[in-house]
Amino acid sequence: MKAYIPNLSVDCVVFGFDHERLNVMLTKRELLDPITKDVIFIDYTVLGHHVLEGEPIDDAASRVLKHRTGLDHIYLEQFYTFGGLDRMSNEKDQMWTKLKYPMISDHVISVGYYSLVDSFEVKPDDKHENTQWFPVDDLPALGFDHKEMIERALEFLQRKLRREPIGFELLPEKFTISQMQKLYECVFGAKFDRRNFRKKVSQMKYVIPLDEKQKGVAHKPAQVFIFSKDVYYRTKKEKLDFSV
Amino acid sequence: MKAYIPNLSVDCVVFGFDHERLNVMLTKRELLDPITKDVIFIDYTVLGHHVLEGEPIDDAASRVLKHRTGLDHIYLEQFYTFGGLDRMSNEKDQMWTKLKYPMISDHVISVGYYSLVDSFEVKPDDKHENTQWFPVDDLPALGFDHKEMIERALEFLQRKLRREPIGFELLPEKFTISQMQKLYECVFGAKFDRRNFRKKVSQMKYVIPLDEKQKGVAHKPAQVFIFSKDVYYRTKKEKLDFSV
DNA sequence: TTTTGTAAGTGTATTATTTACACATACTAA
DNA sequence: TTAGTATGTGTAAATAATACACTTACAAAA
Repeated sequence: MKAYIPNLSVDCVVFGFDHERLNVMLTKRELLDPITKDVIFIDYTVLGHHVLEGEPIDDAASRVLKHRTGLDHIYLEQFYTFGGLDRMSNEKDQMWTKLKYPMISDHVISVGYYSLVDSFEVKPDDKHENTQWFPVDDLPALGFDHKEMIERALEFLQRKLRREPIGFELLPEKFTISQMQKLYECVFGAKFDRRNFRKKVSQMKYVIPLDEKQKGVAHKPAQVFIFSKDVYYRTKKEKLDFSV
Repeated sequence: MKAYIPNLSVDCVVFGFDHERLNVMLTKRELLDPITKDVIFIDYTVLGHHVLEGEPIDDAASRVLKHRTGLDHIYLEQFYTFGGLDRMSNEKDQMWTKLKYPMISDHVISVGYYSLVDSFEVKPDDKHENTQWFPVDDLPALGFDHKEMIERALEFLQRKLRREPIGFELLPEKFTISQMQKLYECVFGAKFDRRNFRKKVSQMKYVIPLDEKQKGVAHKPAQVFIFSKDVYYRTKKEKLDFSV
């Protein structure tokens, strides 16, 4: 077993979409007084851990995800590295580090990754009781600089989604145009006109209709689509721009 | 004096524009046989160095720039962190590290920054004899993963320049529209129509004409402009898009 | 069986943006 | 005086973006 690099960690901002809102997976951090066992504070952080000696940072990020959520082979991309001294300037973070990880340097550089999953595939209850989904627009108290981290991850996601069809990572394999529109609206924090949105989608040859309809809904059932990565790479020239 | 973090460095891709081409500042790396003094190889790298314990990584990047070029207070932005094991997979890089820095880990994570300067302000001769400008589209042999690093930095610059008026960092304080167009053409590797380009620029209220003309040119002298950061921030809503 | 509620699905006209394109001008150097 | 060179300018056509309203198919309730 290799040692952890004391100054270097990875943090994963895991985004999930539940067809209503865009969510982030957070893990609870609870500091108890070592003697009285009183709760000193409770807050949340994104999923992170230190990097091992000789471990590629991308692997470190996958490892963290796998370990903390059981998720494997999911969309994962680096977005920014946080390396200021003010990352731990908050008193509670200093207490936490001093009590829990006294041997760790007080200057940790953290490489930020973000990950995209269909939240229906990841229920927060299964064994990982300390992780939980929170809507990005209604976050709880966060540790370290993780508020800034999530904001930056979201900006990065927005810019990426403007250029590339990565939204499908947040949807189930089969989806409707309305689900897709809702997703784009959540990510961009904006409303789109339904007809114009559908016009745009119909130009994306890689969004392919199936001979299948929604079932069990109390309204006209929607047509079901899939995303084809293959077709996307073959027809890449098309510009994708969801500017609001 | 604080110690260097053995696994963590910063690398700066310094871009300069000489009104003809986009250039990158590189430093020569020359490995001699310790006994025979024969040259084993010569190649080039971008400017980099290890991060100090307790040093914010942005400061480390500024420090490297200042130390290697004398430049201070110039445009500097982080773009990506390189942390694969294959960064040093090349044999010559391993030799170099073994001979020159035997105490340094063979797995170094490097935070990549890029910097923008007017190349006329930075002549490669002044005291820093080992640094030299090279056109981005005609680079010499590069050490480590620095080819990929420069490519990624350029992509990042392109995307940034599409959204924000940072091109002026690469131009002298006073410039002509043609110089500006040439710059955009170099960065994007594309040609633009002169009239359409000028139309776009004339919509940028933060590009301000002076009561001044070019002098000593063998053609109709061009009008001189300056960029106003102030006006830019006050009129930010405008969208800037130099998609080709 | 009928009614009600709900989201799906569809086309056109208007406006804004992007593109393509050619000639007169002002200067230096020969 | 002439030749050479980069500057400066406007319009028409094509494309892309926007705004906007009614019919349809289903489940659930009456």
